[in-house]
Amino acid sequence: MSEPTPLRRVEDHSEELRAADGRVPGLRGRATRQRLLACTLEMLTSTSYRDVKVIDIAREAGTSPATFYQYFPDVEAATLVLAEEMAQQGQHLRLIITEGSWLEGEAMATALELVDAFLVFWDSHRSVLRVVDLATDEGDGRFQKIRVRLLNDITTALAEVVRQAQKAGRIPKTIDPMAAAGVLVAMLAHTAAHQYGFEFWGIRTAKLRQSMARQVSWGVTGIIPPD
Amino acid sequence: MSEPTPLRRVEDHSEELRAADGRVPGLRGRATRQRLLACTLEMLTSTSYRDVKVIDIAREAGTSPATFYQYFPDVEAATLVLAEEMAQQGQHLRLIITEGSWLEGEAMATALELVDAFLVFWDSHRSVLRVVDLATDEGDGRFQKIRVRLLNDITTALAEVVRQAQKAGRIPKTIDPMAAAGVLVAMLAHTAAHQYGFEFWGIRTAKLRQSMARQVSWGVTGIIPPD
Amino acid sequence: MSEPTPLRRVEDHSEELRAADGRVPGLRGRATRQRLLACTLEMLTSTSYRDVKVIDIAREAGTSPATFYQYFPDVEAATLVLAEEMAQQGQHLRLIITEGSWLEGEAMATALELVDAFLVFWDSHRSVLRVVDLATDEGDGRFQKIRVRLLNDITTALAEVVRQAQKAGRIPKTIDPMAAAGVLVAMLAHTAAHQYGFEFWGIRTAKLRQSMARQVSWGVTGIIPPD
Amino acid sequence: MSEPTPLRRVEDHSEELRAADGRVPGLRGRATRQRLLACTLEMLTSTSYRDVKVIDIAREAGTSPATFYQYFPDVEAATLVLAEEMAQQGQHLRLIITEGSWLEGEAMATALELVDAFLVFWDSHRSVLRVVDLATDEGDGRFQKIRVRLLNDITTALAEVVRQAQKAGRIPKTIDPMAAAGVLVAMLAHTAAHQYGFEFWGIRTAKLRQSMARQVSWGVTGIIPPD
DNA sequence: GATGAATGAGGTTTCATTCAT
DNA sequence: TATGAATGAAACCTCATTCAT
Repeated sequence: MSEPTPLRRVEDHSEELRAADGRVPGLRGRATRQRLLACTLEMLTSTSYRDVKVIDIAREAGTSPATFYQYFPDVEAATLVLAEEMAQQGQHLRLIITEGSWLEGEAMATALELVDAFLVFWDSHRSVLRVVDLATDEGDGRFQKIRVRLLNDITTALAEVVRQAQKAGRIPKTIDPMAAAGVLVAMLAHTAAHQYGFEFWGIRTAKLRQSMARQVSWGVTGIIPPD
Repeated sequence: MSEPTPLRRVEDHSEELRAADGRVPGLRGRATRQRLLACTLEMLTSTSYRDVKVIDIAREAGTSPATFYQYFPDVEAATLVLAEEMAQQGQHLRLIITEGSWLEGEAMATALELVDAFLVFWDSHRSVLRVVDLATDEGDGRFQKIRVRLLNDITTALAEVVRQAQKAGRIPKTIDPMAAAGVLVAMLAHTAAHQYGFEFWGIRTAKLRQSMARQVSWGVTGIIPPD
Repeated sequence: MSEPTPLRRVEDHSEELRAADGRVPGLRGRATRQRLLACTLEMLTSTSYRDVKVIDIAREAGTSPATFYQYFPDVEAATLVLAEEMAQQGQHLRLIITEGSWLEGEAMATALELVDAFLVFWDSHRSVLRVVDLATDEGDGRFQKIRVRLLNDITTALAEVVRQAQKAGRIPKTIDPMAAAGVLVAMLAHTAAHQYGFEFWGIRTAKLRQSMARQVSWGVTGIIPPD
Repeated sequence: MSEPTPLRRVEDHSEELRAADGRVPGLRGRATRQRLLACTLEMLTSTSYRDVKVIDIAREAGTSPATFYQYFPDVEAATLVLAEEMAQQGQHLRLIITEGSWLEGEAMATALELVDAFLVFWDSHRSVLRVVDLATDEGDGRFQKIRVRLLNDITTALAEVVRQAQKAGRIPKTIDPMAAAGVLVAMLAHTAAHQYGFEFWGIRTAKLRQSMARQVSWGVTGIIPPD
């Protein structure tokens, strides 16, 4: 009989997780790390990014700063992990585009579905996305990479829809599909990020969704949306 | 008829500007203040907002931190002033909308003009706008107010164009003009802010402009733009 | 005929007042100096001595720190002047002792008068006296001198009463009159300084006065006071 | 009968002491804290309260300011702890009053013992008492509380002696015992605090003691002290 | 006589970071 | 694995102080 239970527990949950001292963290260690991540997220949500400090995260997590350094070199590193997790979860947005129908009479519904998904996603990740946007803007390559990874699939998928519309002769050939898609993604991202800002003008979310969806629908299909 | 507006505007600074000790600064003081503002802008451009320090601004301006504190309570306060100046200068964007023609055959040119103005304006104020966006997102009311002031006129102007199109029957009555306009402004703002991000996909600025202008043009007039 | 009106106005209001630049201040200057003194007193009253700053005094007086330095080298110097003025005004306490009657049947009334005068005086000069006491305690000779000047006359006057009582055989010859007087002055000063502290124990001022006067009356005359 | 009080008191520090970061300090930490307290006391003794700085205390203690802030928010807080310790040690003064005899012929000796204890106690705690007095005067409730705690037992004990004398008919019933006692404590406190000031008048300590004791003795018993 | 303006100097305070346990 | 404890380093911030006007 073979040895079914190895003495050394197989823990391949993470292929590369290492603590500061080089050791691969065990169960307890990973729990601590996770707690620190959660608290980083919490601080990011409740505090201006400028003011998020290792000390506060540690206190929030009920540990000491020394423990934080066991798992992350600095706040930015922890934020980077959060950003990666977030980007991971954003992949479903692409499916809405590729699996939805963009045929006449159905495009608007698909667009609305996409808009809603954007609004929800951005809202539940606003604090991390805020930092991603800022850091990207400030030229931080690591965050920029994550941002691209998040948006690339979406943009590419939308561009493909544009390309179909060009084949069908509904969108001029002179249009660059990626440019068209990118512009729409920008609109979705920004509107989603600042959706509460629109309240200032008394604009109701329903109307906002409608306008967003119209632009997307027309933008990628060239079909004039019905009322 | 006589000219009621004097060529040299009478500057009524006296009532607003105050140094830290409550006094109204004189000529020399105002010059120093201005120099500090310029250096704050410079630091904001070259450094991550997180890392902009009073001491650096002061050094850059050839003064001491104490002097900085004579005029501003902290970096944020100076940034706020810069943001206000920026918003002031953004007012011309509105004129492009109100004075341009949105008639068939001309709308696309006007839209392009607007897009270009946006790109230029955002580019030359990117560092301040970046902070305005961040702070607004973080819930800072003062920055939010400035942001609204900057975008409000533009959005309102665009909404008026939408309203005309609705009268002409080219845009459905169910559309909320402000929502439609707001979405387009969001697109313009975000694309402008991240225009260099598009380079990643090899999208050329010309194509980007075209796509932006198309969305704007159709969005506010309902007229399908020519190739 | 002699020259009755000198060209140079005779201003001998103060024999030695000099501003920082060596000039003898005129009318306006003296007014400013007085205002600064008043504000110093005010700050001393409203703020912990530790936290009284030149800057605050100046602001309070509606001038700039530079003006303060025109008249005083530092806060301590201004306080010293206030202390001197205070000591000046304390001279009347001596008269109560020397001009009052310490005969049997009248001593208690005189003692009460003295006690009341002490309570009033200390109360209206508490903030300055507080600093005088502190600085004296900390070994500052200048303040100590003022303190002595204030208390010396009182103590000496009381000691003289003691001496009379010794002659009359009502107080033992072994007693040092100055020691006896000094102890009583200490009691008066401290009780007066902390009179509000007694409220804690629910002791009414009337009872406090009575107790103080009894100790004084007996202490200097040897006569047992009536109920 | 068994001894219910253990020789070694069980110290229940654990619930009170907290470092700045909210943690309960261990052995080493408590030692450092103690060292900082000792140095604060030293600075208080050698320097004017106005000029006691965190940086000096830290230097004196051979640590850095950062360490000081780990244990105290500011100089005042450390002083407050010192004051509390001091008040603790002042409790023995009460025993002299309650356990001493105030009978005719013995009262003066007890009074002298009390006076001496006061002089010694005040002398060995002068620097802290100086701050306590000042802060109390300036309206700082925390110091006032400590001051009251220190003096309360003594005053109450003396008042009880007065009450006995009233029963024996040697002190008028109209006297408020607490007032009488409070006035005497004030005298003791102030004379002790300024005992060196009396040197100015060439008053010898022996004579001062005598005068103080006479006032106390008569004040609480109504018995005329012998020479 | 008064004071804008500037700033050297120095204490305060906060943190990231390390290390021994 | 976790963390008390300590601290270098650096920014913050405030003031006293000066000087030219």
